[in-house]
Amino acid sequence: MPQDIDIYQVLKKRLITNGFQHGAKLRAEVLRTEFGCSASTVREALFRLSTVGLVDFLEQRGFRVPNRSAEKLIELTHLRVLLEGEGSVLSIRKGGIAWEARLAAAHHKLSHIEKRIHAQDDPTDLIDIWFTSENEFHQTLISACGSETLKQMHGRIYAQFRQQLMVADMRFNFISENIEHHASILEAALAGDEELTKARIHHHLARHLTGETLDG
Amino acid sequence: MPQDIDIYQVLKKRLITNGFQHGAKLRAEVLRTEFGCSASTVREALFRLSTVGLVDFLEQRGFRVPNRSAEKLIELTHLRVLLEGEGSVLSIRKGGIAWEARLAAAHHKLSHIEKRIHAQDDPTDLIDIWFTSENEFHQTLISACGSETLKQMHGRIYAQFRQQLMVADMRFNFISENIEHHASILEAALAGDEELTKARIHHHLARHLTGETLDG
DNA sequence: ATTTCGTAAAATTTCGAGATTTATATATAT
DNA sequence: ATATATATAAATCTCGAAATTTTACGAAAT
Repeated sequence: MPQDIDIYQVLKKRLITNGFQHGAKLRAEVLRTEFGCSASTVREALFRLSTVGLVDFLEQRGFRVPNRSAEKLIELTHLRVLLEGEGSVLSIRKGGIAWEARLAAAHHKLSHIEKRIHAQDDPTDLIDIWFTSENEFHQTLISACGSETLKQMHGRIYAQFRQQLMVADMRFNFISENIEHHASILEAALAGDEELTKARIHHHLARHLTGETLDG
Repeated sequence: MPQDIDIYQVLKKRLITNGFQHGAKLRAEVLRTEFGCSASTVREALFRLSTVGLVDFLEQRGFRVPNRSAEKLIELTHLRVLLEGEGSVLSIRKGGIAWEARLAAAHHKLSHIEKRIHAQDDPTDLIDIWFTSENEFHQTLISACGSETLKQMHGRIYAQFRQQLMVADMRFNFISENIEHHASILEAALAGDEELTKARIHHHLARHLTGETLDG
């Protein structure tokens, strides 16, 4: 089994959930010890991650974790609004009962976790599962759009969005309003209201369009 | 200077302009002789091209040129409409005189070439320059949108779109209506009419949304 | 005739070292 | 003291070959 793929996946997850510092150098010679492989193999994985936008590559001076930038986050948010809006509208049209059921299920799971986080003082150990569930909910929202290309593209944008937002100290910009937001998106989607769904996705992400969520 | 980057660019251009057969195998050991480098170096370039969607990669069974597919072309066209629509609207808002001038210039150049193609029997030797000009026009259209991420994403979609459409026998789906289409997009954009611009971009690409343009 | 199995050939993946480039530290000059 | 030049160290890039996996071919069995 080619470990190349595994390394890619492990590094990807770590980059998204902020296992590295923003701007940190990623030296193949260092990472190789962790994976028990050669530097070339790590290098390949890093190269691929760079084309996906999760790693910065500068020729002759190696790989780095992208720095945080208000502009970048705004751009990524903008594209999320655009792609999720389009994807959800298409899903409403083509999805049918099966999609609605999946969406309801994904929301149920997410909602459960968010309520626990809201109730708890230190949600550190829930972060990972919350991240997965949030991702799943938004993916499910566009899952019936019928375009693999759109889904793939959204996946990449979402990954970069998370990477920008998540910080090492485990504050991950969770706000209690998220619970309400997600519920209202679900409601509009199940009601088949295309414009309302788009509007609520936009509203859900609006606070990231100002540049304020990257401060502190 | 790392030749890796050069190889990437050369292969990219060749993939887009159909220097390879659709579905053809891309063997690093074969291509290395052409570039005068090692197989590993070619492999890296192919890996990066695969994450961009211009090359298919299957683990343990190498790289291939993506096959033509009506579904894929429809998906790519759909995303072009979405991204170019959004990008052009933002450019209209933010671009100003400088952008308008650049757009007019790009159109002038494209228009000149398209008229020559229209008049000629065998436009084989104009294909390359037409391809470049068409690309430039559509890029300029969104160039003032203010989002590097959107522009990058559009660039990738456009490249895959061309790859799907262009065939080895040099028919590249040029139709005389293109001349009219491009002029009408320019007109709407310079008039600052956001909705009309979007509508005309959509109209320009509409014939690729049916799946018919891949037959023959 | 079709399927199954085993062997040989071909292609892919991984590796570690050598060549090249960049970064760091030290010395010299202004 | 600052700036420039030089030497040393460190990191990156490239390579060709070894290890692994897939594919191709043909023999034996159903």
